[in-house]
This record gives sequence, C-alpha cells and structure tokens, in this order.
Amino acid sequence: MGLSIGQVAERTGLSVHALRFYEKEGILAHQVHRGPGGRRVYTQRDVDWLRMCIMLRMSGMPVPEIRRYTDLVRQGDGNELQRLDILKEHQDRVRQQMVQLQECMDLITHKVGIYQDYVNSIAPRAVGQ
Amino acid sequence: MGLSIGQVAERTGLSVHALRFYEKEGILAHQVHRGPGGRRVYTQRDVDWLRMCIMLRMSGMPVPEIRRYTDLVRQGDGNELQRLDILKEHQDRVRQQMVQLQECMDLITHKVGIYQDYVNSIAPRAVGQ
DNA sequence: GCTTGACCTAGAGTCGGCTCTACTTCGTAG
DNA sequence: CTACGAAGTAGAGCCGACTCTAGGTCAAGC
Repeated sequence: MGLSIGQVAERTGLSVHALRFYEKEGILAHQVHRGPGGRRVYTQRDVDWLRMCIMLRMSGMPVPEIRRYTDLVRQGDGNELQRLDILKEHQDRVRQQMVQLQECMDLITHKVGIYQDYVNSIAPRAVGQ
Repeated sequence: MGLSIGQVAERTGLSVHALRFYEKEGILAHQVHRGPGGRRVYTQRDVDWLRMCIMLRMSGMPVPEIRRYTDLVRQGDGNELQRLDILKEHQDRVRQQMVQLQECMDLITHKVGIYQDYVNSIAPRAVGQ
C-alpha cells in the first residue's frame, strides 16, 4: 500500500523532481509521511490527488491556485463554497480556452484545406503515372 | 494605409514590445519598412499576418516553429507541401489539446456538480427564510 | 568492505515568451 | 527653447514550472 516516490512517478507520469517540487509547493492534500531513512511513502489517495492536480495543471490552473484549493481541502469541512468558487472560476476559464482553441482550429483547418487543394491540383496526376 | 507600431499594437492586442520582439524573431512574413526617422510602417497585410500568428501562438505553436513556417512563406512558391506538413502537425497537436482539455473539463464539471449539490443541501433552506 | 541504486536536502539553472530599462532621436505644441 | 510623447536600439530582467546538481544516507548484493 505504501508507494515510493519512484513508483508514484511511474504511475502519474510526473518526474521525481516534480513530485518533490509539488510537495514543497504545498499541493498535496495530505502530508506525505516518511518511512525508514526519511523516505517518502505515498498512498493510493496521494496518487489520486496528484492525478487531479495534473488535470488542473493541464487545463492551465497555476500552482498557487492549486495550493489555495488544496489548503481549503486540508482545512476540512465548512469551506465547500469557497472550493466551489475556485472550481467554477476555473471551469469558466477552461470553457473560454476551449472556445479559443476551437477558433484556432477552424483557422488552421481552413488553411490546411486550401493548401491541400492546391497541392492536390499540382501533384496528383503524377501519382497515377 | 501605413500604420505605426502603436496603432498595430492597438488593433492586434500585442504590446509594442512584443511587436518588436516578433520582428526580431523573424515571424513577420514581409519585411516591415521604415518611415522617416527609422520608424516602422506596417500595412494591413502585416496586421493580418500578425493575427494569424496570434492564433498559432494561442494554440501553442512555439515561436521557432512559426518562424519555420514564416520562412517558407517568405521563400515563395514551391514549398507548399512543407507548409502543409507544419500546419497538419500543428492541427494534430491542437486536436489532442482539445481532447485533453475536454477530459479536464469533464472532471471539473463532475466535481462542481458534487460540490454544488452539497452546498445546495446545506444552505438553500436558509435562503427561503 | 565496496559498489550500486534509489532516495534525501538545499539551492542553482533552464527555457520560453515576453517585458522592461536606459538612453537616444524626432516632430509638434505651448 | 523647452517639454512631451511616441518612436528607435541593445540588452537585461522576470515569471512560472520545472529540472538538475552537489553532496549525503542507507540497504542489498557481490
């Protein structure tokens, strides 16, 4: 049940450096406890939490904001409204990002179409030969 | 028809610093020419190009790759296939990004739902009072 | 008893993409 | 003529998120 930092790195895709960095930055909800020789011992719960953090990071939530959220979780019951606020705000930002990304995609697809047509109109008869 | 750097900054949303930076990085397809006193004079074409660059940047294309693309455009006809390759590759990356972002969105929406339900179950009767 | 490998800490270094500073040069307005 | 504002250049600085280095501990295997 206890996982070494290396094992956690493996199953989250984070580097051991990043894991120590995240801990220092305070974005682990539960204190990682230490085994013999001061080695970190992670639980499955830590891995699950990290996977969520990875999602938040991937969608552009900055580390300090993940920390704010983590702090609330660490403090325990009673601040659900604040957690909800953070999540909703982030949700909005992600929505905007998706819209922007879709716009970029449309432009790119448009240009790809144009170039594709042009390239087809130039080369393809050679393919048949 | 000739625009100053300040005007271009206004209508692209880039800073004048960023505009000079982009030029130095070689991501302007056509050389910006200079008016009296060595001042940059931009055309509408430059603005259009910049807007496309902004789309590419927004969707995560790194500056050096925009430069590669720009170089091809600058070199003129004959390399359309290479331009197409760059665009298609980027298109793939954007597609992946969108999938990832959607996954993040799903998780966040899920959590928002849970917190929302919880918060509703605790507070709302107070609202009626 | 020596090496290896996985771990530890503290802190320095890297990278991308701007952003800002310092200083200069203009052209116009007061 | 003085001041202002908008430009110019070269190059330094900044920020976020890691990544890496240096030097050390410890258990297991040869």
